[in-house]
Amino acid sequence: MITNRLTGQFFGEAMSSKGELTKQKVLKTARELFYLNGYNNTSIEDILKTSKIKKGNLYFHFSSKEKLGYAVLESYLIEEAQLLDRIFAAPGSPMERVYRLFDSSRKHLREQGCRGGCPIGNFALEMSDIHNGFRKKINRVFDAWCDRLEKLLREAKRAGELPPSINPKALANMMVAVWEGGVMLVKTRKDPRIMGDCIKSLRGIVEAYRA
Amino acid sequence: MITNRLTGQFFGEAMSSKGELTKQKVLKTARELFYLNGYNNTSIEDILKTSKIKKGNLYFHFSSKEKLGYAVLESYLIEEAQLLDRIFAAPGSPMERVYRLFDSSRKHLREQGCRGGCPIGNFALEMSDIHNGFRKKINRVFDAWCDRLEKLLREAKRAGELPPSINPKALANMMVAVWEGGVMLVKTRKDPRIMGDCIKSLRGIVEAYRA
DNA sequence: TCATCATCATACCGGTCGGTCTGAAACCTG
DNA sequence: CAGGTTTCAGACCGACCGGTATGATGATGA
Repeated sequence: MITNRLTGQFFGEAMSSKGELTKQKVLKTARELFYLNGYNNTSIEDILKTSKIKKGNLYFHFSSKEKLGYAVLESYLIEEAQLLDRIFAAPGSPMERVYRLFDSSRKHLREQGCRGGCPIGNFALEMSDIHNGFRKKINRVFDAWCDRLEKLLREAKRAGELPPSINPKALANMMVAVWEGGVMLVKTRKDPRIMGDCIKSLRGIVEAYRA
Repeated sequence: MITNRLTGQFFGEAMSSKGELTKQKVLKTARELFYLNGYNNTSIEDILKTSKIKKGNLYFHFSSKEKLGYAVLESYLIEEAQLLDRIFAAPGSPMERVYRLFDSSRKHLREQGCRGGCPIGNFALEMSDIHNGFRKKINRVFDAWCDRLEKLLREAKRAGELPPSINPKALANMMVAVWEGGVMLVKTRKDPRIMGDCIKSLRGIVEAYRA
C-alpha cells in the first residue's frame, strides 16, 4: 500500500563502502524515475543524469537495466515487510488498524500531489504481460499485502466487526483492489478526495451491517 | 469496464473507402498492441509488422504516434458509450444490473486468459503523469463509467437496496476502483477467480445490510 | 611502498526509434 | 483518355537506445 516513500532505513547510510553508497544512489534514483515515468519510459541516460553517476559506474553495479529493475522491485519487497509490521503492530481493533493503514497511505497520496500513484500497481499493469520475472516479484508484494489483511480480517470477523458470511481472504483481495483502483482514479483525476470516497464507502457498507 | 473487445461496429466495414479501411486496420492493430504491451513498449514498427501496412501509409493516415494514441483513446470513448447504454438498458433491479455488468466483464477477463486487463486502466497508470492530453481523455471514460453507475446506485438506494447513509457518487467511485484494482490483481496473479472474490465480497457486504 | 582490487569514466558500438521525403500506383471525374 | 487526387511504398534521416571495451583513479592490505 505504499506510495513510494523513500526512507533512509533501507538505503542504509551507516557502515557502507563508497561503492555501496553509489549503488544505493542508483537504486534510489531508478526507483523514483520508474515510479514517476514508468519502466519503459525511463532510459539509462535519464537515471545517469538525475543521479549524476556515469554509465560505466552504473553498469559496474548493475549488469543490465533489467537487473536494476529486479533490484528496485526487491527493495519494495523488503520495505513493505517492514511497513506492514509497523502498521499492523499498532494498537486498536482489527478494523481500526485496517482503516489506519488506508488513511496513512491516503495522506501520502495527497502530499505527493496525486502524482505517481502506487509503484507496485504501476509496475503491475505496465510489465505483467511482458516480463514474467517482474510479474512474479510484483505478486510477492501483493501476496504480502493480502496475507496480512486477511489475518486482520479474520480477527475482525471473530470480533464481530464483519458479517459471519464474509470470506476474509476474498475481502482482503477486494480491499487491495479498492486501494489500487482508488490510486488509479486519484492519479488520473488528480483529486485526492476520491480515495476518501472509496474508503468512506467501504466503511459505510461494512458499518451499515453492524447498525 | 471494457476489456478491449474489438467489435466490427466501430470499425464500420460498410460504405468505406479503401483508405478508410486501411486507417481502421491501423487503429485496430495499434489498439491491440497498446493494450497488450503498453504504449511506450509498442513501436511504430510493431504496428506495421502486425497490420502489414507500410510506414508511409501509416503516416499518411496518422500524422504521428501521439495522434494514433489519441485516436485509440477516442475509439474507447465511443465504444464505451454504446456498451454502457446496452448494459444499463437491460431489465432487472438496479443492483442486478450493476452486478450483471461486472459479471459480463469478468467472463471476458477469463476468456482473455487473464492477459491485458483493462486498456483504460493500463493507459491511466502508464501515461497519466507523462501525457496530460491522454490523461484528460482517459478521465472522460472514467467519468462515463462513474456517472452511469452513480445513476443506477441512486435508483438502488431509492429501492432500499442500499443503506440510506450511502453516498451513491462515492460508492460508484469505489466500485470502479474495485473493478480496476481487481483487473490488476487478475492480470498479475493470472487467476480469474480473484475478480469473482472481489465481486462476491462486494455483494456479500451490500447484502448483509439487507439481511 | 607496491600490487591488487574496487570503483569510476568515457568513447564507441550496432540496433532501434519516430518521422520525412520522394516517387509510384490506384482511383476518380470531367 | 488524361489530369488531379488519394493512397501507398520504401529509402533514408538524426537521435536515442542499452550495452561494451578499455583505461584511469582511488582504496586497501601485505
